[in-house]
Amino acid sequence: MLTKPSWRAAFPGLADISGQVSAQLDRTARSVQLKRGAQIFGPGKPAENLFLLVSGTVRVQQVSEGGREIVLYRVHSGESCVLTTACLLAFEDYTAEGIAETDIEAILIPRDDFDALMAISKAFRAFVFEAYSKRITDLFLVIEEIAFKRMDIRLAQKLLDLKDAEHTLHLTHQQLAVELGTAREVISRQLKEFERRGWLSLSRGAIELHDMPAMQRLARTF
Amino acid sequence: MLTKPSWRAAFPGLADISGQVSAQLDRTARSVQLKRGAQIFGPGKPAENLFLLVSGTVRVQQVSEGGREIVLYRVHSGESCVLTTACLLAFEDYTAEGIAETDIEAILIPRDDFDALMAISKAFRAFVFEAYSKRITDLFLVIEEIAFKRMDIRLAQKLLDLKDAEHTLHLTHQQLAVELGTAREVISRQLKEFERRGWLSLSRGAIELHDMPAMQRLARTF
DNA sequence: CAGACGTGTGTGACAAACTCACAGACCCGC
DNA sequence: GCGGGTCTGTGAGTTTGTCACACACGTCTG
Repeated sequence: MLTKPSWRAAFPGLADISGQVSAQLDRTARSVQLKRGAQIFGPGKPAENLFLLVSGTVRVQQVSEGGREIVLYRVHSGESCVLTTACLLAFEDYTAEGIAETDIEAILIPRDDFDALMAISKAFRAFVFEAYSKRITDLFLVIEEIAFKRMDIRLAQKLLDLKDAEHTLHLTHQQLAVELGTAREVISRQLKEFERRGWLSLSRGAIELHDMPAMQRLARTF
Repeated sequence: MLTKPSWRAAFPGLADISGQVSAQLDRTARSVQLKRGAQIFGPGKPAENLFLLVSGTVRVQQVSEGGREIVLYRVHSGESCVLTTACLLAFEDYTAEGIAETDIEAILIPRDDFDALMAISKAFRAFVFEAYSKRITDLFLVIEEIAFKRMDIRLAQKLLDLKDAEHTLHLTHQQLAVELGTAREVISRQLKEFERRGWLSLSRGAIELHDMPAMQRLARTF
């Protein structure tokens, strides 16, 4: 028996797959690399492959007619992209787009092979449904937050969420506005207020967090 | 060969299923009736069955901690409920609830039988993925509307959407507020404004539409 | 029938968020 | 050092959300 290709290590959800199914998966899988910023899918591009992200992250966002945008969720390594999966077999057009947030490496499985895997492997079915389940609950959360949560709370959460190891974010106010589906000015003003409180310091294109406990307290506010 | 049970007629998506698969579907399906207002699923209730709605409609809504609610989508006859399907195999907890909006009749398929059907029938897989696809695009639309659309436009759309054959809605302002995920006062004021313009007339628990072209014009506003 | 109660609706005052318009500030290349 | 693009700050006006409370309507009950 051959050894598994290395990409399989990134998918704990596919660990249970073995034998003939494993061989089929390996045989049909095709690897691709994409550069940061590449559009992976978007309106009008029919999905032809199941997309399994081996490394990097993909940002999925909705673009409205008015040109405004909102981030729906992120796909991390070891996850697949429901959106494309859904449209894979249903042929329905989606209205969201997926952008490579970093250089990425992914595995593509053509629709017919995907369908075959669904048929023959219980473990693969479980993997797919788990991915769906996660995304759907993510979307519910997004809806709840947009509809009911105050902007300052959502912003504090987002800042804590996106900060890097140095407690810093290299994002413009506009990018943060897209994350939260709001206007740039709202973000600017709110950040200014946080700065006034000494929670963070602002500079062009970067935000450095100082008082994270305070922000966590706000983020937990009901 | 036996004749199909009548419920199958309600599901065009299952028309292609035949032979052994059809027999299995009929054997494992269990029919239930529920009264208007019954909670079909909700937080903390693990999903044990695929839910196929034969007649009536089910309203799926998200309830937030603060007690506020928003309608996510409706399941109509001939459709299945993704939410439960998703959690069916993934065991993940959902945070939404499903309410019977009318008396309903539904078919339940236990999780193991669902899984078996996914394995053996391509047509059944297509049916399931189509249902997913539809719901996900619905949710994207909801997010876009909440985030970017003006309240008056959304309200006009909703009124046109929910009106009955007599151009009337038997709903309270509070119920409309839940439909749109906003506060009752906002709805009351906006309705009052529509009434002032002569588009509709208000009475306790009912709204009668008069100038629907005007409302459609507003609803189409970008 | 009067009163009590629950539910639905109207309204004012204020706070939060979005929109529009525009002014500076910063950065990079020339 | 100057000019262009991008990023950020700010004021003014509108829309939406929040809070508090008054009132209207229907039903039940004594």
